[in-house]
Amino acid sequence: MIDIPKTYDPKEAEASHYERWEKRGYFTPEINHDPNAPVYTIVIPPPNVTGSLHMGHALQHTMMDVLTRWKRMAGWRALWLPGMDHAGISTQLMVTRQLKKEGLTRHDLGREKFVERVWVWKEEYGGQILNQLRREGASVDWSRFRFTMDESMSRAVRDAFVRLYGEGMIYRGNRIVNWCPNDQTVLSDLEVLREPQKGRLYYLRYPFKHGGGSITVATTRPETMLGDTAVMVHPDDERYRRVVGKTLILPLVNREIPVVADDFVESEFGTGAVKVTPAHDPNDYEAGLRHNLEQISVIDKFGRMTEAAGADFVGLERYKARDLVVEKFEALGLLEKVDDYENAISKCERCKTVLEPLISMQWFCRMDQLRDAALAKLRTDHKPKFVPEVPYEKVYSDWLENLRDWTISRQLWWGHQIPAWYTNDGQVIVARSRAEAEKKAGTNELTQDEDVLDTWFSSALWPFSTLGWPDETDDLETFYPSSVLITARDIIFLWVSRMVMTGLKFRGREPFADVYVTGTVLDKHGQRMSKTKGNGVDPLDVFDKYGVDATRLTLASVGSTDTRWSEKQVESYRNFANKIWNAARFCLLNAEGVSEAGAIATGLSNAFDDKNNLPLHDRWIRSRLNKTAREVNAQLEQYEFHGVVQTLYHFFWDDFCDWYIELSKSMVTAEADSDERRIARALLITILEQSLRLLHPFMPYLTEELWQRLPVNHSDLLHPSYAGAEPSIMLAAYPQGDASLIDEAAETEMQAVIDLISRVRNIRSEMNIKPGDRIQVMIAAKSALQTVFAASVDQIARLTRAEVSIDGNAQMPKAAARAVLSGGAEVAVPLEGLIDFAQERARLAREKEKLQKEAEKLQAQLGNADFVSRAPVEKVSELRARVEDIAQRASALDDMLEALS
RNA sequence: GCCCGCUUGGCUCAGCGGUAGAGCACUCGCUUCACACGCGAGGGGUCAGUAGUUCGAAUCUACUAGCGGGCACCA
Repeated sequence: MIDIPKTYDPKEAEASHYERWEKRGYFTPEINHDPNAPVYTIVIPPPNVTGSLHMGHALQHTMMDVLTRWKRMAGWRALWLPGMDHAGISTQLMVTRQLKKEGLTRHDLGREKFVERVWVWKEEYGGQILNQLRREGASVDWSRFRFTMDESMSRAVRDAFVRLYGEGMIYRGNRIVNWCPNDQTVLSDLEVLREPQKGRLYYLRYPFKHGGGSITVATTRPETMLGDTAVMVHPDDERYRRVVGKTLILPLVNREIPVVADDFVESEFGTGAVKVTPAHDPNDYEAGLRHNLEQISVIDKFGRMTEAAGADFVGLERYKARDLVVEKFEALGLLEKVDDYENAISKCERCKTVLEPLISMQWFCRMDQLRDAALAKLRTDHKPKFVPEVPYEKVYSDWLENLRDWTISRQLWWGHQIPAWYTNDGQVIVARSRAEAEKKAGTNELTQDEDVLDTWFSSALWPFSTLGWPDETDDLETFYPSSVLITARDIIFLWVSRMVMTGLKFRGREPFADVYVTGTVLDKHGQRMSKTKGNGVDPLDVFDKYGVDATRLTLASVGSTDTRWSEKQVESYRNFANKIWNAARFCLLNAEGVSEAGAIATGLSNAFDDKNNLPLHDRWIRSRLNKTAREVNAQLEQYEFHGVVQTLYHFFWDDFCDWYIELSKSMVTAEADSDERRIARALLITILEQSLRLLHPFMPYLTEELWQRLPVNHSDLLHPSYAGAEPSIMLAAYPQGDASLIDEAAETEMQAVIDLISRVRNIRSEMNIKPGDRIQVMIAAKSALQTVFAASVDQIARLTRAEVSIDGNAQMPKAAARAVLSGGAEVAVPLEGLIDFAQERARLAREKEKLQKEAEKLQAQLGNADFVSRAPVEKVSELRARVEDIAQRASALDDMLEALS
């Protein structure tokens, strides 16, 4: 007797299989030796080198792995390409913090030494998430792993930069940008966090140069007034029409500034007059360009006032300067009032520092052409296809339509240094290497641009740079474009859209056919999980407690809608894993004789496939299995993760465990060996084996663990593309479901048996019959049903714990609990001396009432002439059949009630 | 301000034009020879509201309310 524990312990399976899979090369597409195999590719959204696994990752990884394993088993040349990104700012901050502990700054080390330190840090602490990816069971091809700072990736970045620059799509310019005074770098619009904050609205009075009087402007940032170069009013604003063109004296600095008219101004807001600081506000910057205003920078990159702010202010921190400006205005009697005011302010996404809009020399990428190409692709070819399409397609296209140029330079040391060099006389040379630049410039006296590129610039090239681009490699030819991108919705702009644009630009094709946007796992209160709130659930803890497979099932069923995290849910899938374990345990404990019967997978599956005289329950489960397989494949095709989990759960637990195992038990557990027993056992294992294959993409560890133990010819079960490989369920053929084995008649007949058994059990329960007590069950059925019941009489007897007699003409005893079934069958449980007539009458009456309600509803519908004439004929006849059945059952109930009175 | 999503049994969620579903929780009964992380039997919902479209609406349309999210140059 084989020794199998009663409870599944995931730890053991999780510890052993991954390494074996990886070592044998099962994760690489090369394992597939069919040259004509269709190709399936997913590139991982490269996690951050500083990061560790969170629920969002686990969710995405589960879905990617499910799809990859599914396609791989189906014989596709499947590649899931892993990688990691260098996360410029975050990583630089990590190392800077480390240096600080040693009392050093990065400037003490210098750029070169600092970058060396980052690499050391990366080797030691970076990429924790990669081991976590292994733990999840992710079947990624480690041989193709890429890091965005690898030389091959860097080369792609330089190449893309040079090409875009050559076409005028990358330029350098002095523009207003989002500056983080803490991180000392510029940020793109997407890295800006807009947060509402309580502040004040200050009303400042600016006197006219001539004729007395003043204009009052409202501002949330009084300190910027030091850099004001105009005041704007709306051209249609009657209050100010006469003063347009007049000159104001800017208090504190005594600069003469004009009043200009601009229809950007909202007359209703504040006083209807706006101070204009072109150097410190994006809107004012634009206005300044329109009116040709001077740009006076009064705040520096550290957030301190510059010399241009005047002697009283120079060197002051911006908020101190604000207080001083207000104080001075008040002293001058020019502060009209101060209101409390809440508005949205821009903060650094990472360090939450309030950003300072500054005019600064940066590199930008023009977006108009790239954007137009992406939009055209969406409109003409509907690529990429978003799932769910609503709302993401619109979110994506709306964003593209309003896209502005992308600030791609960053004032960091960790990242891809911009491939631009300057000659001593200020000429700019953009080249793939220093040597190339020197050649172009005709001198070796060049200085490379100090800045690095936005991390997302390299990420934008990910779907093809990882495959070898800019070289035309085999991988690029084979695996681009990828099949689907799976990601969270907050990354649609940052990454998805940019990949589409660069993919179209450099490859002429969209980088992925589909984009599946996952839902978000929220905490139990419906809040987003976040580090700062401390409400996150660590997937690794969940793995430890419930097992990886159960966690994967939970996450897969999240699908594309936001879901609150519920440990109860994981627990239920842990229980499901245990159920699978025990079902397999039962099969294995009753497998004796199976091996001798020959290779189940071949010999017996032929027996199974033959439309021979298999018992009803065998034909039924075969039908259910094939139907399930077809549905599972169809649902996976549509990314219906939630649905597919339900389908599998229901099939395995309800159909296979609750019914099939129970129905086949008498044969399977028969004392003596016989052909019948061998066949029953083999069929049981065949169903189990195929179920495990269906479940494998979701529950890789458990299914492999069990599959390896089955007494089957494993090699024969491999997909032909993997023939000859050391057997693993991950290379076994994914059941597609054979439509010819779907047997509706068997399903209908089996349903009648199931209903019958359920009714008798119901009687047992309601009549308080002890589980151990044997009862009599008398069945009277019409001929068709009678044959069905007669063929299954042993099973009915076993599952109702009764002596069963079937006789179409039987006289039902009076002292019996009775029930009516659909299709013209009655069942009676004689309870001589035990039955409480009043109670039984009440039970039957309740049932009759239910039937009557249903009948009324149906009759009302059938009584509607419009329904009968307009609804499809099948619908009408279906209802009629139901009414008839109900009438029959009701009249049978009447007879029973009469017999009891 | 504009756009979008959600609102289904106590809880978490499916279903998205033809008899209201699951898991958990709940009630009752079970050491039935795979499994108490289990087995069997139950109770529980006018599918947020209103008005439409339709023979028929949880499912389509419009509006309303509550919740959540995205975008935006109101200083």
